[in-house]
Amino acid sequence: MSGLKPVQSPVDLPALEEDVLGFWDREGTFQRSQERGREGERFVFYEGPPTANGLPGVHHVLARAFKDCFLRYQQMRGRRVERRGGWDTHGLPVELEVERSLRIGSKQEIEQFGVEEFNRLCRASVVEYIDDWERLTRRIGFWLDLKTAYRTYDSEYIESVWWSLKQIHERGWLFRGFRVAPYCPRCQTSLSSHELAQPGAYRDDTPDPGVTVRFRLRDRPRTSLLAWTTTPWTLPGNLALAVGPEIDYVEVSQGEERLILARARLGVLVGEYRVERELRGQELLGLRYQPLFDYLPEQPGAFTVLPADFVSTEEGTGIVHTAGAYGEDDLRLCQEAGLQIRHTVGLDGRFLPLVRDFAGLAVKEADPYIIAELERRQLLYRSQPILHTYPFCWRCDTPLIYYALDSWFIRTTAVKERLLGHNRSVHWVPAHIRDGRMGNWLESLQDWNLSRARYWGTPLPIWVCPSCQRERCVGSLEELGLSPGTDVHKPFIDEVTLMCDCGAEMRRVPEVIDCWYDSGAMPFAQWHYPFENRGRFEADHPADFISEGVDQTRGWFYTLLAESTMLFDLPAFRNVVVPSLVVDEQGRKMSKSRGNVVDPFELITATGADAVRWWFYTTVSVGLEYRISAQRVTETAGRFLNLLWNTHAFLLRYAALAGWEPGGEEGTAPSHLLDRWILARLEETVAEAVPALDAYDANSACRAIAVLVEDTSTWYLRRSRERFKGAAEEVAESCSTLHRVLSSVACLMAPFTPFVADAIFRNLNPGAAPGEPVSVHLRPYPLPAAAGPRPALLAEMELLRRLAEEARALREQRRVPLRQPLGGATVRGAQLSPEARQVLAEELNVGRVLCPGGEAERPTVELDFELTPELIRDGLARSFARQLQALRRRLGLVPGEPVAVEYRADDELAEAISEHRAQLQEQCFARSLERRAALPEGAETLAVGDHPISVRLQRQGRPA
RNA sequence: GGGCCUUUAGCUCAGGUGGUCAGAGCGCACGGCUGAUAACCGUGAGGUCUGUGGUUCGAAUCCACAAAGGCCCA
Repeated sequence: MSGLKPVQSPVDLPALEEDVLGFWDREGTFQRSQERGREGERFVFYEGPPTANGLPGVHHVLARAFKDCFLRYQQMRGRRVERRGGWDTHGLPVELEVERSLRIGSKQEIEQFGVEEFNRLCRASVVEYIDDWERLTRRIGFWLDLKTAYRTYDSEYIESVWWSLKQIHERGWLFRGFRVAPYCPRCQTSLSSHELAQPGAYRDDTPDPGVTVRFRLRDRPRTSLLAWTTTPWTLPGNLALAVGPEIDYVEVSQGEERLILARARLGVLVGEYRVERELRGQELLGLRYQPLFDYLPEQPGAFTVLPADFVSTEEGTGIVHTAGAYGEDDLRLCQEAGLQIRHTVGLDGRFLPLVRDFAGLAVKEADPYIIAELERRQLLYRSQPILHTYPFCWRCDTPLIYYALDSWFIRTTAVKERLLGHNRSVHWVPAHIRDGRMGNWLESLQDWNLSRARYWGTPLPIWVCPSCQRERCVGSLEELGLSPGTDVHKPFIDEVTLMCDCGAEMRRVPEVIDCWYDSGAMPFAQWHYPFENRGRFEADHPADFISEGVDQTRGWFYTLLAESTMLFDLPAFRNVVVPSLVVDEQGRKMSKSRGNVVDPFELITATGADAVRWWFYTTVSVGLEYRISAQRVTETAGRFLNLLWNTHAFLLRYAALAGWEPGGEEGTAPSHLLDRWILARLEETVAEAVPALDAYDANSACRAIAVLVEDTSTWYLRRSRERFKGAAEEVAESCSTLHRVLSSVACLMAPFTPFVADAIFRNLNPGAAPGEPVSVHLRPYPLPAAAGPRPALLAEMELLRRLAEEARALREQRRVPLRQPLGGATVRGAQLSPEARQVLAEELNVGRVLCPGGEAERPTVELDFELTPELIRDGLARSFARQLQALRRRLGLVPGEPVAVEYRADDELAEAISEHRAQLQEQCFARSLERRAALPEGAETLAVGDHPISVRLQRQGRPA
């Protein structure tokens, strides 16, 4: 059995953590902790796969801290915890990085470069920073199995995704549609609504032209309908005008001309006008107008006024310009009116040749020319730039345009009610996300725009027959005659053809799928389900727990839910913890341009990972922003951890000094009030922490633990100090109690601050046999005893501490320092136990505490400030002791090292010293304590109260 | 335009179901302890709990409206 050894204090947290990491590696602590739960009930966690083509940020540390603490907690509770890592590998972000490195920027250039090589670079790029991710994961103590991490580009993974798409296709929920979607002309692909939901996609105060245009009526000279738009480039594609049948319109005259607009929008007119007549929108229907341009051919029904329910009088003129292909409402209206829709703009965002005057111009560039042309032809009524919110491509920053094109969709709207129901069954932390952010999103659900006209992604497994248009969705490699493990990415997959029943050769559609579908498929695709691991997946779904940042609400959380609902009619997870954003000290978003990005490695090197973790758990409630800086972390969490460390260092020092060792006395109940009190506080804390953690509330649990640690240091230890230096039984009892408390605190904190907790636990429990691994992470989590009434001593101690506070304030007011003993204190209105009175007497440094009886709502305390000569001498002796101790330290003596003391002092002080001689000698380890008339050179001159004193200390060899 | 969140001492934040809930930490001032000491502890000053109405015997706490900030959507 090895004894307890003193430790360094204060502790260097970052260095300690590096040591602990080494220990975990050597001992295989992570693996052992996994083995420990092998027989336990499963606890399923899904890791939201990051893309490793960029460096991790502090917000990743945040999410990982919350993941890790609940996994560690469940593991300590004996559950078998699944901790498989994963990497998201496909998608536009990856392509964009490669494009940058190749200094190219268009699909044509990629095609020229060669898709095979391009995708090969993508595959390499996506693991470029994987080492940094692994390093960070390890450094923050997030136990994750990265060796078996799934990757979304693996053939097995893709095959599972294909299988799922086939299921969806068979149910008729995977279809091709001509729809308007946000479209990035640079990436030349449309974006899904959850890509638009990425932070930063919408940008405020985007300038755009705001033009009000005359549409001249065919049958009424000098009369125009006024329409307003912020996208002049859509005007060449105009097919119709829309009005609200129930809206009130007016016809006004201005000079020679007549203008029609909504009555509520008269404010847009410039200059004098006269209202000539009022009319309902109904009366405008069917009016024919002259097209602004002649690029589009005439067709029945085109260039007329149509009724629409989306027309509002909030802005514009109440008459809406409708370009079939460049607005969702526009497209639907034109299709309902049976109009043929033709594009005026190509996939590259430039005008097609049929738009003769602007052909080849990018749409946004063309705006001023179009405005000028309208002005020249006197069709422009007014042009006034506006600022509004506008969407941009979340990866390449190009302004998006709304553009109709053929895309593949998943009919998520078909399962909307099931999604809402499953969402309601999920325990969200914080709770408001369920019906707020997520609920609202689901209420306004749209079909999922799944396809991407890009290169690096899971190929859409649909083969179409060019002759009979038959369409086949493939659900496995085998269906294609491919052997397992074949690379099925573009361009290889596009070579694979199928024989159609009609005899023609079916070819795959060119698109890949939204990479968000990949990550949403991880519950089954990570296991290559259903080709392998059927039982495993079925047992592991839905997950018990996931956690990601709030930006994933409409990202990964949604895709998980949507796919699980469509494929298995199940929610994908039962509990989800959603931390908010990490922002800088001033509360601003972190951005490279602002230069306020906090580097996670730098932060952790400065403060320690545990401090950062603890800070995340305790600084604010989940759901609020984290205003982070190294200084803030150190000042709160770092200080707290140091306090805990010092408390345990104190125990180690005195246990070592007394030769006390843990073991043997476990389970015995101590008798001293302070011991019983701190153990009751421990019990109370466990009873708070465990239910909180069961409810995924790390915040409350950590706060309760923090109060316990503070109670231990600032009250238990403060009042027990002398007992650690007293008689053997006293030392044993207090060491044993503090040992129990701190060992339990280490267990309680293990899920949150895994490094410090393990170091402290192992310092306190060095282990029975050499080589046998001892780690707090292999211990069970403390559990509350059966609920009972709150022990009375907790209330008594609360009262006692409040009374002590009052008494200290009284001393402060009278300027009587604590070291001056007083005769007594009187507590009125409460009966304290003799033990409690003793504790209070020691805290207040008074001879005795009286409780003359009686009960009061608010008990009070009084102090007897009368100083007797005896008390004064007592105070002098105490002051002398303090000076002696300081001197010992200055001379570099260690505790227990014996000395001989000689002093010269006046009679009054000498009397005080001789009166307390025995006590002084014991406290200061003085073999002798002699008064001299004169001292040789080298004596120290001190002052005790008003009395000068010279002292000489001599070493007496080493302590026994 | 809509949804959600936030607004409590100089700063960062706690304050289930309305009645010692006006708090903590940091900072500041003063002090104590003096073998946890490049540590620890205490005392004190500081807030009409964003504003305005309302419900109530009683509201930081519930309701309505407003303002400011943040996130998200349109």
